[in-house]
Amino acid sequence: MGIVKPTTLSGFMELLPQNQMQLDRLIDTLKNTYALYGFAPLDTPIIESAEVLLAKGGGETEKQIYRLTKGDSELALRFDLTVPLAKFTAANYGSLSFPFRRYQIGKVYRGERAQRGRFREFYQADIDIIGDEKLDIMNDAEIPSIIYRSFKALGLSNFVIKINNRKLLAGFFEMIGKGESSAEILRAIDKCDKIGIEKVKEQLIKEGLDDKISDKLISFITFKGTNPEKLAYLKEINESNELFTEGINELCAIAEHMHSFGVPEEYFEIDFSIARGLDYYTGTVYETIIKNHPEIGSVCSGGRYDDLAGYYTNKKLPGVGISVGVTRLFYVLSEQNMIQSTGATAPADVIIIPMTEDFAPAVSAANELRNLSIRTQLYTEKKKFKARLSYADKLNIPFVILIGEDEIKSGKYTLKNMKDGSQSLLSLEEAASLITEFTKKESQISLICENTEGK
RNA sequence: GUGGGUAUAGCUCAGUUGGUUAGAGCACCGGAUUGUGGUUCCGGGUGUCGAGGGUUCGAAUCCCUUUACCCACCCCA
Repeated sequence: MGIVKPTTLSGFMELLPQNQMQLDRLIDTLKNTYALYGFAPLDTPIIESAEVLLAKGGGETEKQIYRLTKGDSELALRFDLTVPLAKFTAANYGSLSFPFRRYQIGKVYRGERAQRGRFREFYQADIDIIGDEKLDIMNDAEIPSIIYRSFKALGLSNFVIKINNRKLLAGFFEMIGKGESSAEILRAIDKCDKIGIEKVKEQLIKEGLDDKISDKLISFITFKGTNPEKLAYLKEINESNELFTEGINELCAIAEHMHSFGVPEEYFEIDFSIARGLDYYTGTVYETIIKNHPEIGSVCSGGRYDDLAGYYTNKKLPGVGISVGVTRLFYVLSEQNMIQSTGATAPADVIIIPMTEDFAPAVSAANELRNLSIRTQLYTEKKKFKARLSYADKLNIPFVILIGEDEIKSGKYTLKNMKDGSQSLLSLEEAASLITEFTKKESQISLICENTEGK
Protein backbone atom coordinates (compact mmCIF):
# COMPACT_ATOMS: atom_id res chain seq x y z
CA MET A 1 0.00 0.00 0.00
CA GLY A 2 1.57 3.24 -1.11
CA ILE A 3 1.12 6.54 0.60
CA VAL A 4 -1.25 8.94 -1.09
CA LYS A 5 0.45 12.23 -1.82
CA PRO A 6 -1.20 14.88 0.38
CA THR A 7 -1.73 17.47 -2.30
CA THR A 8 -4.13 20.39 -2.29
CA LEU A 9 -5.71 21.34 -5.59
CA SER A 10 -4.39 24.32 -7.47
CA GLY A 11 -6.29 27.50 -6.77
CA PHE A 12 -7.51 26.38 -3.35
CA MET A 13 -6.11 28.25 -0.36
CA GLU A 14 -5.18 26.21 2.68
CA LEU A 15 -3.59 28.00 5.61
CA LEU A 16 -1.53 27.12 8.63
CA PRO A 17 -3.39 27.68 11.93
CA GLN A 18 -1.70 30.98 12.67
CA ASN A 19 -2.59 32.40 9.26
CA GLN A 20 -6.10 31.02 9.43
CA MET A 21 -6.60 32.99 12.63
CA GLN A 22 -5.54 36.12 10.79
CA LEU A 23 -7.99 35.42 7.98
CA ASP A 24 -10.74 34.75 10.50
CA ARG A 25 -10.01 38.07 12.13
CA LEU A 26 -10.26 39.83 8.80
CA ILE A 27 -13.63 38.21 8.16
CA ASP A 28 -14.87 39.03 11.68
CA THR A 29 -13.92 42.66 11.22
CA LEU A 30 -15.90 42.88 7.98
CA LYS A 31 -18.86 41.11 9.55
CA ASN A 32 -18.92 43.44 12.54
CA THR A 33 -18.68 46.52 10.36
CA TYR A 34 -21.47 45.36 8.06
CA ALA A 35 -23.65 44.70 11.08
CA LEU A 36 -23.12 48.32 12.20
CA TYR A 37 -25.07 49.45 9.15
CA GLY A 38 -28.08 47.28 9.77
CA PHE A 39 -27.27 44.45 7.41
CA ALA A 40 -28.63 41.07 8.42
CA PRO A 41 -26.65 37.90 7.83
CA LEU A 42 -27.65 35.45 5.12
CA ASP A 43 -26.28 32.04 4.35
CA THR A 44 -27.23 30.11 1.26
CA PRO A 45 -26.13 26.66 0.07
CA ILE A 46 -22.84 26.27 -1.74
CA ILE A 47 -24.56 23.78 -4.05
CA GLU A 48 -27.66 24.79 -5.96
CA SER A 49 -29.51 23.28 -8.86
CA ALA A 50 -27.76 24.05 -12.13
CA GLU A 51 -31.01 25.49 -13.45
CA VAL A 52 -31.05 28.17 -10.75
CA LEU A 53 -27.41 29.12 -10.99
CA LEU A 54 -27.38 29.16 -14.79
CA ALA A 55 -30.68 30.98 -15.23
CA LYS A 56 -28.89 33.84 -16.88
CA GLY A 57 -26.94 31.51 -19.12
CA GLY A 58 -24.15 32.12 -21.56
CA GLY A 59 -20.93 34.01 -21.05
CA GLU A 60 -18.19 33.41 -18.56
CA THR A 61 -20.42 31.95 -15.88
CA GLU A 62 -21.37 29.03 -18.08
CA LYS A 63 -17.70 28.39 -18.89
CA GLN A 64 -16.36 28.68 -15.37
CA ILE A 65 -19.04 27.18 -13.20
CA TYR A 66 -18.38 23.83 -11.51
CA ARG A 67 -21.11 21.38 -12.47
CA LEU A 68 -21.86 18.05 -10.91
CA THR A 69 -24.49 15.40 -11.07
CA LYS A 70 -25.89 13.22 -8.31
CA GLY A 71 -28.28 10.65 -9.63
CA ASP A 72 -30.59 12.56 -11.94
CA SER A 73 -29.95 15.93 -10.32
CA GLU A 74 -28.02 18.53 -12.25
CA LEU A 75 -26.16 20.57 -9.68
CA ALA A 76 -23.58 23.34 -9.62
CA LEU A 77 -21.37 25.18 -7.13
CA ARG A 78 -22.24 28.82 -6.61
CA PHE A 79 -20.16 31.16 -8.74
CA ASP A 80 -20.85 34.28 -6.70
CA LEU A 81 -23.16 35.41 -3.90
CA THR A 82 -25.31 37.67 -6.03
CA VAL A 83 -27.17 34.97 -7.94
CA PRO A 84 -28.07 33.08 -4.75
CA LEU A 85 -29.23 36.40 -3.28
CA ALA A 86 -31.45 36.99 -6.29
CA LYS A 87 -32.97 33.54 -5.94
CA PHE A 88 -33.42 33.94 -2.19
CA THR A 89 -35.03 37.34 -2.49
CA ALA A 90 -37.43 36.15 -5.16
CA ALA A 91 -38.28 33.01 -3.18
CA ASN A 92 -38.87 34.91 0.06
CA TYR A 93 -40.31 38.09 -1.39
CA GLY A 94 -43.42 37.91 0.76
CA SER A 95 -41.49 37.35 3.99
CA LEU A 96 -38.89 40.05 3.53
CA SER A 97 -39.11 43.71 4.38
CA PHE A 98 -37.76 46.11 1.81
CA PRO A 99 -35.31 47.68 1.53
CA PHE A 100 -33.73 44.32 2.29
CA ARG A 101 -30.18 44.69 3.58
CA ARG A 102 -28.15 41.56 3.84
CA TYR A 103 -24.51 40.68 4.21
CA GLN A 104 -23.10 37.36 3.24
CA ILE A 105 -19.58 36.06 3.62
CA GLY A 106 -18.87 32.73 2.05
CA LYS A 107 -16.89 30.67 -0.38
CA VAL A 108 -17.58 30.75 -4.09
CA TYR A 109 -16.17 28.57 -6.87
CA ARG A 110 -14.86 29.33 -10.32
CA GLY A 111 -13.36 26.69 -12.55
CA GLU A 112 -10.81 28.86 -14.26
CA ARG A 113 -7.04 28.60 -14.39
CA ALA A 114 -5.54 29.53 -11.07
CA GLN A 115 -3.02 32.30 -11.07
CA ARG A 116 -1.23 34.66 -8.72
CA GLY A 117 -3.91 36.15 -6.47
CA ARG A 118 -6.62 34.32 -8.35
CA PHE A 119 -8.30 31.35 -6.80
CA ARG A 120 -10.81 28.69 -7.77
CA GLU A 121 -12.28 28.70 -4.29
CA PHE A 122 -12.38 32.01 -2.49
CA TYR A 123 -14.29 34.05 0.04
CA GLN A 124 -16.44 36.93 -0.96
CA ALA A 125 -17.85 39.35 1.59
CA ASP A 126 -20.92 40.93 0.04
CA ILE A 127 -23.38 43.53 1.11
CA ASP A 128 -26.43 44.40 -0.93
CA ILE A 129 -29.43 46.61 -0.44
CA ILE A 130 -32.46 45.46 -2.40
CA GLY A 131 -35.44 47.72 -2.99
CA ASP A 132 -38.97 46.87 -4.04
CA GLU A 133 -39.59 48.68 -7.34
CA LYS A 134 -37.47 51.63 -6.23
CA LEU A 135 -34.33 52.26 -4.24
CA ASP A 136 -33.16 55.73 -3.32
CA ILE A 137 -29.80 57.03 -4.54
CA MET A 138 -28.85 57.66 -0.89
CA ASN A 139 -28.13 53.96 -0.66
CA ASP A 140 -25.52 54.35 -3.38
CA ALA A 141 -23.97 57.13 -1.32
CA GLU A 142 -23.91 55.08 1.86
CA ILE A 143 -22.03 52.15 0.28
CA PRO A 144 -18.65 53.92 0.02
CA SER A 145 -18.89 54.90 3.67
CA ILE A 146 -19.23 51.23 4.55
CA ILE A 147 -16.17 50.38 2.49
CA TYR A 148 -14.34 53.24 4.17
CA ARG A 149 -15.23 52.12 7.67
CA SER A 150 -14.46 48.46 6.93
CA PHE A 151 -11.01 49.18 5.56
CA LYS A 152 -10.25 51.59 8.38
CA ALA A 153 -11.30 48.95 10.89
CA LEU A 154 -8.82 46.57 9.31
CA GLY A 155 -6.08 49.13 9.75
CA LEU A 156 -5.77 50.16 6.11
CA SER A 157 -5.49 53.86 5.46
CA ASN A 158 -3.82 54.15 2.11
CA PHE A 159 -6.71 53.34 -0.19
CA VAL A 160 -9.09 55.17 -2.48
CA ILE A 161 -12.65 54.39 -3.50
CA LYS A 162 -13.25 55.16 -7.15
CA ILE A 163 -16.74 55.96 -8.33
CA ASN A 164 -18.36 56.29 -11.71
CA ASN A 165 -21.80 55.91 -13.23
CA ARG A 166 -22.66 53.68 -16.14
CA LYS A 167 -25.32 56.12 -17.31
CA LEU A 168 -22.58 58.63 -18.05
CA LEU A 169 -20.86 56.19 -20.35
CA ALA A 170 -24.11 55.09 -21.98
CA GLY A 171 -25.22 58.72 -22.39
CA PHE A 172 -21.87 59.70 -23.79
CA PHE A 173 -22.18 56.98 -26.39
CA GLU A 174 -25.54 58.33 -27.42
CA MET A 175 -24.08 61.83 -27.69
CA ILE A 176 -21.30 60.69 -30.00
CA GLY A 177 -23.79 58.84 -32.13
CA LYS A 178 -23.07 55.30 -30.99
CA GLY A 179 -26.33 53.95 -29.65
CA GLU A 180 -25.22 51.15 -27.39
CA SER A 181 -21.92 50.57 -25.67
CA SER A 182 -21.11 46.90 -25.95
CA ALA A 183 -19.64 44.97 -23.06
CA GLU A 184 -16.39 44.70 -25.02
CA ILE A 185 -16.08 48.47 -25.23
CA LEU A 186 -16.78 48.84 -21.53
CA ARG A 187 -14.10 46.31 -20.72
CA ALA A 188 -11.61 48.07 -22.97
CA ILE A 189 -12.30 51.36 -21.18
CA ASP A 190 -11.94 49.63 -17.84
CA LYS A 191 -8.40 48.61 -18.72
CA CYS A 192 -7.11 52.15 -19.08
CA ASP A 193 -4.95 51.98 -15.97
CA LYS A 194 -3.65 48.53 -16.69
CA ILE A 195 -2.68 48.53 -20.35
CA GLY A 196 -2.43 52.23 -21.17
CA ILE A 197 -4.28 54.61 -23.45
CA GLU A 198 -2.72 53.47 -26.74
CA LYS A 199 -3.70 49.85 -26.23
CA VAL A 200 -7.20 50.88 -25.22
CA LYS A 201 -7.51 52.88 -28.40
CA GLU A 202 -6.36 49.91 -30.44
CA GLN A 203 -9.08 47.81 -28.87
CA LEU A 204 -11.74 50.46 -29.40
CA ILE A 205 -10.89 50.63 -33.07
CA LYS A 206 -11.00 46.85 -33.22
CA GLU A 207 -14.53 47.08 -31.78
CA GLY A 208 -15.56 49.24 -34.68
CA LEU A 209 -15.13 52.77 -33.40
CA ASP A 210 -13.44 55.18 -35.78
CA ASP A 211 -10.35 57.20 -34.95
CA LYS A 212 -12.14 60.44 -34.13
CA ILE A 213 -14.74 58.89 -31.87
CA SER A 214 -12.11 56.83 -30.06
CA ASP A 215 -10.13 59.97 -29.30
CA LYS A 216 -13.23 61.74 -28.09
CA LEU A 217 -14.12 58.86 -25.83
CA ILE A 218 -10.59 58.60 -24.48
CA SER A 219 -10.36 62.30 -23.74
CA PHE A 220 -13.59 61.95 -21.75
CA ILE A 221 -12.60 58.95 -19.66
CA THR A 222 -9.11 60.28 -18.93
CA PHE A 223 -10.23 63.76 -17.80
CA LYS A 224 -8.15 64.75 -14.78
CA GLY A 225 -9.03 67.09 -11.95
CA THR A 226 -10.57 67.30 -8.50
CA ASN A 227 -13.99 65.80 -7.88
CA PRO A 228 -15.79 69.17 -8.17
CA GLU A 229 -13.85 69.93 -11.36
CA LYS A 230 -14.94 66.62 -12.83
CA LEU A 231 -18.58 67.26 -11.98
CA ALA A 232 -18.32 70.73 -13.55
CA TYR A 233 -16.76 69.18 -16.66
CA LEU A 234 -19.69 66.79 -17.00
CA LYS A 235 -22.21 69.64 -16.94
CA GLU A 236 -20.12 71.48 -19.48
CA ILE A 237 -20.04 68.67 -22.05
CA ASN A 238 -23.65 67.56 -21.52
CA GLU A 239 -25.77 67.96 -24.65
CA SER A 240 -29.02 67.63 -22.71
CA ASN A 241 -28.85 63.88 -23.13
CA GLU A 242 -31.35 62.25 -20.81
CA LEU A 243 -29.18 59.36 -19.64
CA PHE A 244 -26.14 61.55 -19.26
CA THR A 245 -28.11 64.04 -17.19
CA GLU A 246 -29.37 61.25 -14.93
CA GLY A 247 -25.81 60.08 -14.49
CA ILE A 248 -24.69 63.56 -13.54
CA ASN A 249 -27.48 63.95 -11.01
CA GLU A 250 -26.78 60.59 -9.40
CA LEU A 251 -23.05 61.18 -9.22
CA CYS A 252 -23.59 64.68 -7.79
CA ALA A 253 -25.92 63.30 -5.14
CA ILE A 254 -23.35 60.74 -4.08
CA ALA A 255 -20.48 63.23 -4.03
CA GLU A 256 -22.58 65.64 -2.03
CA HIS A 257 -23.39 63.12 0.67
CA MET A 258 -19.97 61.55 0.88
CA HIS A 259 -18.85 64.05 3.51
CA SER A 260 -21.91 63.75 5.69
CA PHE A 261 -21.38 59.96 5.69
CA GLY A 262 -17.90 60.62 7.03
CA VAL A 263 -15.72 59.77 4.06
CA PRO A 264 -12.87 62.28 3.75
CA GLU A 265 -12.34 63.86 0.36
CA GLU A 266 -9.02 62.08 -0.27
CA TYR A 267 -10.63 58.66 0.09
CA PHE A 268 -13.01 58.90 -2.84
CA GLU A 269 -12.38 59.83 -6.40
CA ILE A 270 -14.65 60.21 -9.38
CA ASP A 271 -13.05 58.31 -12.24
CA PHE A 272 -14.74 58.17 -15.65
CA SER A 273 -12.64 55.21 -16.73
CA ILE A 274 -14.18 52.88 -14.16
CA ALA A 275 -16.62 50.81 -16.18
CA ARG A 276 -16.67 47.31 -14.69
CA GLY A 277 -17.00 44.51 -17.16
CA LEU A 278 -20.04 42.91 -15.58
CA ASP A 279 -23.07 43.48 -17.70
CA TYR A 280 -25.71 43.81 -14.98
CA TYR A 281 -24.55 47.14 -13.59
CA THR A 282 -26.75 50.01 -14.73
CA GLY A 283 -25.77 53.02 -12.61
CA THR A 284 -23.19 53.70 -9.93
CA VAL A 285 -20.07 51.55 -10.08
CA TYR A 286 -17.35 51.26 -7.44
CA GLU A 287 -13.80 50.07 -7.28
CA THR A 288 -11.41 50.25 -4.36
CA ILE A 289 -7.67 50.18 -4.78
CA ILE A 290 -4.80 50.19 -2.30
CA LYS A 291 -2.70 53.19 -3.22
CA ASN A 292 0.78 51.79 -2.69
CA HIS A 293 -0.18 48.57 -4.44
CA PRO A 294 -2.21 49.56 -7.49
CA GLU A 295 -0.94 46.48 -9.32
CA ILE A 296 -3.31 44.40 -7.21
CA GLY A 297 -6.26 45.97 -8.91
CA SER A 298 -9.61 46.35 -7.22
CA VAL A 299 -10.03 44.65 -3.86
CA CYS A 300 -13.65 45.66 -3.48
CA SER A 301 -16.01 46.27 -6.36
CA GLY A 302 -19.68 46.67 -6.97
CA GLY A 303 -22.43 48.85 -8.23
CA ARG A 304 -26.08 49.50 -8.89
CA TYR A 305 -28.30 47.18 -10.85
CA ASP A 306 -31.86 47.91 -11.94
CA ASP A 307 -33.23 44.43 -11.83
CA LEU A 308 -31.69 41.86 -9.55
CA ALA A 309 -34.02 38.92 -9.81
CA GLY A 310 -35.59 39.18 -13.24
CA TYR A 311 -34.89 35.51 -13.92
CA TYR A 312 -36.75 34.37 -10.81
CA THR A 313 -39.67 36.78 -10.42
CA ASN A 314 -41.73 39.38 -12.23
CA LYS A 315 -41.19 41.80 -9.38
CA LYS A 316 -38.73 44.53 -10.16
CA LEU A 317 -36.04 44.52 -7.52
CA PRO A 318 -33.34 47.16 -7.96
CA GLY A 319 -30.29 47.00 -5.76
CA VAL A 320 -26.86 48.26 -4.99
CA GLY A 321 -24.02 46.29 -3.48
CA ILE A 322 -20.36 45.53 -3.21
CA SER A 323 -18.18 42.52 -2.84
CA VAL A 324 -14.85 42.32 -1.04
CA GLY A 325 -12.54 39.67 -2.48
CA VAL A 326 -11.49 38.44 0.93
CA THR A 327 -9.16 35.68 -0.21
CA ARG A 328 -7.38 37.86 -2.71
CA LEU A 329 -7.13 40.74 -0.25
CA PHE A 330 -5.69 38.43 2.38
CA TYR A 331 -3.30 36.83 -0.08
CA VAL A 332 -1.93 40.14 -1.24
CA LEU A 333 -1.63 41.61 2.24
CA SER A 334 0.22 38.50 3.44
CA GLU A 335 2.52 38.62 0.47
CA GLN A 336 3.35 42.23 1.28
CA ASN A 337 4.02 41.32 4.93
CA MET A 338 1.27 43.70 5.94
CA ILE A 339 -0.55 41.38 8.30
CA GLN A 340 0.45 41.68 11.93
CA SER A 341 0.81 38.73 14.18
CA THR A 342 -0.35 39.54 17.70
CA GLY A 343 -1.52 37.66 20.75
CA ALA A 344 -4.96 37.87 19.20
CA THR A 345 -3.76 35.57 16.45
CA ALA A 346 -2.47 32.91 18.86
CA PRO A 347 -4.72 29.92 19.57
CA ALA A 348 -4.71 30.64 23.31
CA ASP A 349 -4.04 33.48 25.73
CA VAL A 350 -2.33 31.22 28.23
CA ILE A 351 -1.02 27.68 28.49
CA ILE A 352 -0.91 25.87 31.79
CA ILE A 353 2.06 23.57 32.28
CA PRO A 354 1.66 21.16 35.21
CA MET A 355 4.97 20.04 36.64
CA THR A 356 3.62 17.28 38.84
CA GLU A 357 2.06 13.89 38.14
CA ASP A 358 -1.21 15.15 39.57
CA PHE A 359 -3.03 17.28 36.96
CA ALA A 360 -5.94 18.15 39.26
CA PRO A 361 -4.75 21.65 40.30
CA ALA A 362 -3.93 22.48 36.66
CA VAL A 363 -7.29 21.27 35.42
CA SER A 364 -9.21 23.29 37.97
CA ALA A 365 -7.11 26.37 37.20
CA ALA A 366 -7.89 25.91 33.50
CA ASN A 367 -11.60 25.66 34.25
CA GLU A 368 -11.54 28.86 36.25
CA LEU A 369 -9.67 30.79 33.59
CA ARG A 370 -12.08 29.59 30.90
CA ASN A 371 -14.97 30.73 33.07
CA LEU A 372 -13.37 34.16 32.88
CA SER A 373 -13.33 33.91 29.06
CA ILE A 374 -9.58 33.47 28.94
CA ARG A 375 -8.56 31.11 26.14
CA THR A 376 -6.65 28.48 28.06
CA GLN A 377 -4.73 25.44 26.93
CA LEU A 378 -3.63 22.66 29.23
CA TYR A 379 -0.33 20.97 28.39
CA THR A 380 -0.53 17.31 29.29
CA GLU A 381 2.29 15.65 27.37
CA LYS A 382 5.24 14.16 29.19
CA LYS A 383 7.96 16.09 27.42
CA LYS A 384 11.01 17.83 28.71
CA PHE A 385 10.39 21.18 30.25
CA LYS A 386 12.19 23.09 27.52
CA ALA A 387 10.09 21.34 24.90
CA ARG A 388 6.95 22.52 26.68
CA LEU A 389 8.06 26.13 26.73
CA SER A 390 9.19 25.85 23.16
CA TYR A 391 5.68 24.67 22.26
CA ALA A 392 4.15 27.79 23.83
CA ASP A 393 6.69 29.91 22.04
CA LYS A 394 5.99 28.42 18.63
CA LEU A 395 2.25 28.89 19.04
CA ASN A 396 2.85 32.52 19.97
CA ILE A 397 0.96 32.04 23.24
CA PRO A 398 1.72 35.13 25.33
CA PHE A 399 1.51 33.63 28.84
CA VAL A 400 2.51 30.43 30.59
CA ILE A 401 1.32 29.34 34.03
CA LEU A 402 3.56 26.85 35.80
CA ILE A 403 2.05 24.64 38.46
CA GLY A 404 4.57 22.53 40.35
CA GLU A 405 5.18 21.38 43.92
CA ASP A 406 6.08 24.85 45.16
CA GLU A 407 3.08 26.47 43.54
CA ILE A 408 0.64 23.92 44.90
CA LYS A 409 2.04 24.35 48.40
CA SER A 410 1.91 28.14 48.35
CA GLY A 411 -1.39 28.41 46.45
CA LYS A 412 0.26 30.91 44.10
CA TYR A 413 1.12 30.14 40.52
CA THR A 414 4.07 31.19 38.42
CA LEU A 415 2.92 33.40 35.57
CA LYS A 416 5.49 33.81 32.83
CA ASN A 417 5.22 36.50 30.21
CA MET A 418 6.68 34.97 27.05
CA LYS A 419 7.32 38.30 25.38
CA ASP A 420 9.77 39.73 27.92
CA GLY A 421 10.54 36.59 29.89
CA SER A 422 9.45 38.10 33.18
CA GLN A 423 7.63 35.96 35.72
CA SER A 424 6.08 36.26 39.14
CA LEU A 425 4.18 34.29 41.75
CA LEU A 426 0.52 35.30 41.71
CA SER A 427 -2.86 34.16 42.84
CA LEU A 428 -5.01 32.84 40.00
CA GLU A 429 -7.20 35.97 40.15
CA GLU A 430 -4.21 38.26 39.85
CA ALA A 431 -2.84 36.22 36.93
CA ALA A 432 -6.24 36.27 35.24
CA SER A 433 -6.58 40.02 35.41
CA LEU A 434 -3.06 40.51 34.03
CA ILE A 435 -3.83 38.20 31.11
CA THR A 436 -7.18 39.82 30.43
CA GLU A 437 -5.62 43.26 30.42
CA PHE A 438 -2.98 42.14 27.96
CA THR A 439 -5.33 40.37 25.55
CA LYS A 440 -7.70 43.33 25.55
CA LYS A 441 -4.86 45.54 24.35
CA GLU A 442 -3.71 43.02 21.78
CA SER A 443 -7.14 42.62 20.25
CA GLN A 444 -7.26 46.37 19.65
CA ILE A 445 -4.12 46.32 17.53
CA SER A 446 -5.22 46.57 13.93
CA LEU A 447 -4.79 43.56 11.71
CA ILE A 448 -2.97 45.37 8.97
CA CYS A 449 0.25 47.28 9.36
CA GLU A 450 1.20 49.53 6.48
CA ASN A 451 4.52 50.67 7.96
CA THR A 452 6.43 47.43 7.61
CA GLU A 453 6.17 47.62 3.89
CA GLY A 454 7.83 44.59 2.32
CA LYS A 455 8.86 44.97 -1.25
C1' G B 1 -10.17 28.18 -23.47
C1' U B 2 -4.86 30.32 -25.42
C1' G B 3 0.53 30.86 -24.72
C1' G B 4 5.07 30.06 -21.84
C1' G B 5 7.76 27.73 -17.72
C1' U B 6 8.93 24.31 -13.68
C1' A B 7 9.13 19.42 -11.16
C1' U B 8 15.69 17.15 -6.66
C1' A B 9 14.92 16.70 1.57
C1' G B 10 9.21 19.22 5.38
C1' C B 11 10.27 24.43 2.71
C1' U B 12 13.36 27.54 -0.82
C1' C B 13 16.65 25.87 -4.16
C1' A B 14 22.11 24.20 -6.14
C1' G B 15 23.77 19.96 -8.87
C1' U B 16 29.61 21.09 -14.28
C1' U B 17 30.35 18.21 -21.35
C1' G B 18 25.97 12.00 -18.79
C1' G B 19 30.53 9.33 -14.31
C1' U B 20 31.35 6.34 -8.93
C1' U B 21 28.62 7.67 -1.91
C1' A B 22 22.94 13.58 -4.55
C1' G B 23 24.22 18.94 -1.77
C1' A B 24 23.27 24.10 0.77
C1' G B 25 20.26 27.35 3.73
C1' C B 26 15.99 27.26 6.63
C1' A B 27 12.92 23.81 9.29
C1' C B 28 13.15 19.37 12.22
C1' C B 29 15.50 15.84 15.99
C1' G B 30 19.25 15.04 19.94
C1' G B 31 22.95 17.16 23.29
C1' A B 32 25.50 21.44 26.07
C1' U B 33 21.06 22.89 30.01
C1' U B 34 16.36 16.76 34.24
C1' G B 35 11.85 23.96 36.61
C1' U B 36 12.82 28.16 31.87
C1' G B 37 11.43 29.07 25.40
C1' G B 38 12.77 32.61 21.67
C1' U B 39 19.68 33.89 21.04
C1' U B 40 24.50 30.71 20.98
C1' C B 41 27.56 26.18 20.44
C1' C B 42 28.06 20.77 19.12
C1' G B 43 26.02 16.54 16.56
C1' G B 44 22.27 14.21 13.17
C1' G B 45 20.08 13.77 6.27
C1' U B 46 15.03 12.82 7.39
C1' G B 47 15.43 11.53 -0.53
C1' U B 48 11.23 6.36 -5.18
C1' C B 49 15.67 13.22 -8.02
C1' G B 50 6.97 13.91 -10.04
C1' A B 51 5.30 9.11 -12.68
C1' G B 52 6.02 5.59 -16.88
C1' G B 53 8.99 4.10 -20.93
C1' G B 54 13.53 4.63 -24.07
C1' U B 55 19.00 5.64 -25.35
C1' U B 56 23.69 4.21 -22.69
C1' C B 57 28.78 0.29 -19.73
C1' G B 58 26.56 4.20 -16.69
C1' A B 59 20.85 8.95 -16.35
C1' A B 60 18.77 13.86 -11.43
C1' U B 61 21.31 15.21 -16.23
C1' C B 62 19.66 13.14 -23.10
C1' C B 63 14.78 11.55 -25.84
C1' C B 64 9.40 10.29 -25.75
C1' U B 65 4.78 9.97 -23.04
C1' U B 66 2.02 11.47 -18.89
C1' U B 67 0.55 14.00 -14.47
C1' A B 68 0.88 17.96 -11.26
C1' C B 69 2.08 22.79 -10.27
C1' C B 70 3.56 27.97 -11.54
C1' C B 71 3.32 32.50 -14.62
C1' A B 72 0.72 35.35 -18.23
C1' C B 73 -3.66 36.18 -21.50
C1' C B 74 -9.09 35.89 -21.49
C1' C B 75 -12.29 37.10 -17.54
C1' C B 76 -12.73 38.50 -12.69
C1' A B 77 -12.68 39.26 -6.31
